[in-house]
Amino acid sequence: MDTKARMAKVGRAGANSAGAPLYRQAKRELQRLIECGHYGPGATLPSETGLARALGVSIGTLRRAVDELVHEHLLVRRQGRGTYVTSHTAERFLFQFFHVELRPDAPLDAPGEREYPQVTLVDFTRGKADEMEAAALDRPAGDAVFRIDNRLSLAGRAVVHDRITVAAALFKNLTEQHLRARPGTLYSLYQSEFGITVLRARERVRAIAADTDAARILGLPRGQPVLQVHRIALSFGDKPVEYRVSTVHTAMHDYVSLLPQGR
Amino acid sequence: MDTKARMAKVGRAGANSAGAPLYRQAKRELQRLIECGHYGPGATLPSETGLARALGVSIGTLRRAVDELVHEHLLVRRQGRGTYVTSHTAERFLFQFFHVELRPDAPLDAPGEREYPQVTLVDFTRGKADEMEAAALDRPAGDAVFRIDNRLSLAGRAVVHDRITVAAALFKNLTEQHLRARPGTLYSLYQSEFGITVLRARERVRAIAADTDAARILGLPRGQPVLQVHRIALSFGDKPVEYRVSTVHTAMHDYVSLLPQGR
DNA sequence: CCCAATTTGTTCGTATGTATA
DNA sequence: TTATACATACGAACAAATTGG
Repeated sequence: MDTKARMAKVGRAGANSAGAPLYRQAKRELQRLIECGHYGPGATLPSETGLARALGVSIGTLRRAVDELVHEHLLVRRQGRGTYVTSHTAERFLFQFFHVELRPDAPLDAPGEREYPQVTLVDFTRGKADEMEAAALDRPAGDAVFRIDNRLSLAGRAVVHDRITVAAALFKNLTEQHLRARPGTLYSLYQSEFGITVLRARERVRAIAADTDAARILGLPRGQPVLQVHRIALSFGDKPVEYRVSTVHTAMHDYVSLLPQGR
Repeated sequence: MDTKARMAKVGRAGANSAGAPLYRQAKRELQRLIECGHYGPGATLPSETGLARALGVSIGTLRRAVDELVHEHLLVRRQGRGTYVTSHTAERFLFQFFHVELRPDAPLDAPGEREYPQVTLVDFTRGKADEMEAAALDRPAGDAVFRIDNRLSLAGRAVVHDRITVAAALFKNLTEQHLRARPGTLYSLYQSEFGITVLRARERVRAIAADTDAARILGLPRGQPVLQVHRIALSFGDKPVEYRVSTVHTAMHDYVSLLPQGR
């Protein structure tokens, strides 16, 4: 085979061309190959020895580059099998992007920790970005956007209302059918149908009184305190690709801040 | 010197005695030395070559052990200087344990990102642990506890009310003077006066209507939606050492979920 | 200002263990 | 069983930052 095709050798060590350490150059090169689709979601990378040879670095340096990409959830390693490009599974959504959990003191039977929510599409429209949306998506105000309204249920109760905004320019011809027919998570749809990879997200949380829409969708009295989560999902180069405002009914559930590390 | 005194050599590689990899055994040994106070907060560790020799492992293995402890914020490395045991500075509090930030759309002058809050002691009492506190602190209900009520202000506004509960058994003879006289953060007081090291924290967030106390302390109408953050601070071995319920007025501020990585 | 000593950071290479197909 | 891939462990050499003379 020709696994080393189109693979740019990174700079040498002695005269450190780019200023950055060699393992970071190798990392960026790998990142570039994934971003440009040379290794798509779910793809198997060449072996470490092969990659190291192709990139012109030692195995130790290559491993360090891969280490960082694994920490950033862009790659996964499996001993004896190989190294793979991460794809957006339900698992990943649950642990990296879904932060609502049953309250530990809830008067219910304990349903074994994390639960994948049942998602219902409530509304799908096309419109023009308001100030907030435009700023979040780094686009001019008035830019064409799609808005997706989802209701998320846990254990049969409506718990979260998501108002999702994406730029129409990035999601050409997104239709309601896409959303209804998709087999996996929304982010896996972004990836498979539009070539957009969500890597991480920033979230800010505040408390507000439920407005009429939220109250109706979540089935609670208007004015009730609810959580409002503002999320900006980022792709390669920290490019914003989704703005999401979630309204969370926290009578039986919590927003759980992911705890640092856990060795 | 005798830096290698009282330092137990970890098992050999060939016959992997403990089942765990050698670098983890080395890590645990280092962790133990820090926990037992052999290297206190702020202490300088021996050089990597020295530590490696003392522990009977190679420099690469030692570095890997230290790497993990650095990721867990237990150690910090400074090139050319040495490796140090982390101590609880205001900096660390701000970035690892304080998650309230000015809203980006706030109608104010931008005060350069993160701001250290002005803390005012509102109340200090001794009492018996209720159900929640006992469960959180892993103690029998009715156990003696101290309760600390703090008001935190940002830019001159009262934004957070903290109700902190700690076991009296762990904080013997904690007095109001301790709290009023302390020069640094609360966690640095735990560390210097009581030998208790907070390593990480789990937080759960929900929305509630402000009760009378919170309304008074935060200067807002009763019934107003506010954030309620439940935090359990953990020490070595994930032992809970503090239970804290924070009430956050999010009219001008957000609870910011720490974003994963950031290379 | 420069030099030398010390310490961490980077890079290389090799050997061996462990998991998977 | 064999081959392949990642995981662990070792150690050498040099680069870069810091400190003190």
